[in-house]
Amino acid sequence: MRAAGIKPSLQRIAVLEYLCSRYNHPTADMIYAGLHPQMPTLSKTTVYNTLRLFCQAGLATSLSIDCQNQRFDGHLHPHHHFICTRCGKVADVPGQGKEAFPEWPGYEIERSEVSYFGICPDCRNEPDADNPHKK
Amino acid sequence: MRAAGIKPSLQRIAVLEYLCSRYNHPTADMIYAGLHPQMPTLSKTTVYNTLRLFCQAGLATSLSIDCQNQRFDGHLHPHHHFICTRCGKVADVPGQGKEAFPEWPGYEIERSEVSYFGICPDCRNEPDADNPHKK
DNA sequence: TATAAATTTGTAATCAATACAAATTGGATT
DNA sequence: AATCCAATTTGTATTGATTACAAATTTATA
Repeated sequence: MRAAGIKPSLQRIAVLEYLCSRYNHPTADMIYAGLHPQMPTLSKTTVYNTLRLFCQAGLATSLSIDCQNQRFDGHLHPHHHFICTRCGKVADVPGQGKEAFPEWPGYEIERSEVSYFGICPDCRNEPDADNPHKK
Repeated sequence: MRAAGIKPSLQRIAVLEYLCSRYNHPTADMIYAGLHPQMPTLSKTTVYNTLRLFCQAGLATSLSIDCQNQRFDGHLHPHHHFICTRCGKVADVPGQGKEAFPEWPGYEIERSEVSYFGICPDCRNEPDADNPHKK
C-alpha cells in the first residue's frame, strides 16, 4: 500500500484485507457490513473514500458489471467476470483475460472489462425459477 | 416491434426510432430530453417502462458500461464499446464482437459485454485535461 | 356507443453515492 | 511531554437516477 503512495490506516488496511481475502466482488455496502462488527466506529463514507483511493492508485478495480451497485475487485491479474442475472453473484471466469486491446487510431485505451451474463449453477438448480434478484 | 409481441404506441415508436437512428448509447434522460420537445406529454416513467420492455423483448440492450447511468443500445449486431473516462461518451468499437462464449460447466452464459475505457480523440486534444465529467 | 384492458402520466418514494463540515488522529517540532 | 498542523475519519444532509403506485387517458372490442 505504501508503494502506491497511500498512508496505511487501520480502516484502509481493513478494507484492503477484505478485498484481497475474498472473491465476492463486493459492493461498498458489503464491505461496510463485513467490517462494521469488528470495527464499530467505521463509517460508510470512509469505505467509499478508501475504495476510490484504491482505484485511483491501482490497488483495486471498480467493476461496472452491475447496474445497481458499484462493485470492487482487489485481485488485479487480468480476468473476466460472470454475473448471475438471477441472484446477482459475481464470479471470476477461469482461464481468460489476457487479450490485447484493439488498435483504434486516436483512441487511447487504458483498461478493458469483459462481462458475461447468465444463470449460475446454484440458481439453475433452484425450483423457484422466476424470482429475480432476491438479494 | 409487433414481431417481438409489443403493441406499438406513439411513445414506443418514438423511443425505438430514437434508439435506432443514433449511435449515442443514450441514457433514459437523454431519450426523454430528445423526444420531449416534439412530444410534450411524454413522461420519464414511460421512457423507463418502454426501455425495460424493449430490453426484455430483445429489441434493445442495456449497457452496464457507465456506473452513473444506465445506457441503452438499439443496434443489436454484436459489437464492443468504448467509453471516454473524461467526457463519458460511448462509441462502438469497429471490427470486433463476434467472439464465442467460454465453456464453463454449470454456468449458462446468455450474453456478454466487452467495454474499453480510455480517452477519446476529442478529449485528447482538449487543453483542460483535468476537468473530469463536464457533462 | 359502452365496456374492459392496456398504456401513459405525475407524484412520491427509494437508495446508492457524494458533499461537506466537524471531530479525531498521527506525525513533526520544540 | 505539550503543541501545532495536516491528513484522515465520521455523521449528516444532499443529490440524482430509478422505481412504485395510483389516477388518468387511450385503445381495442363487443
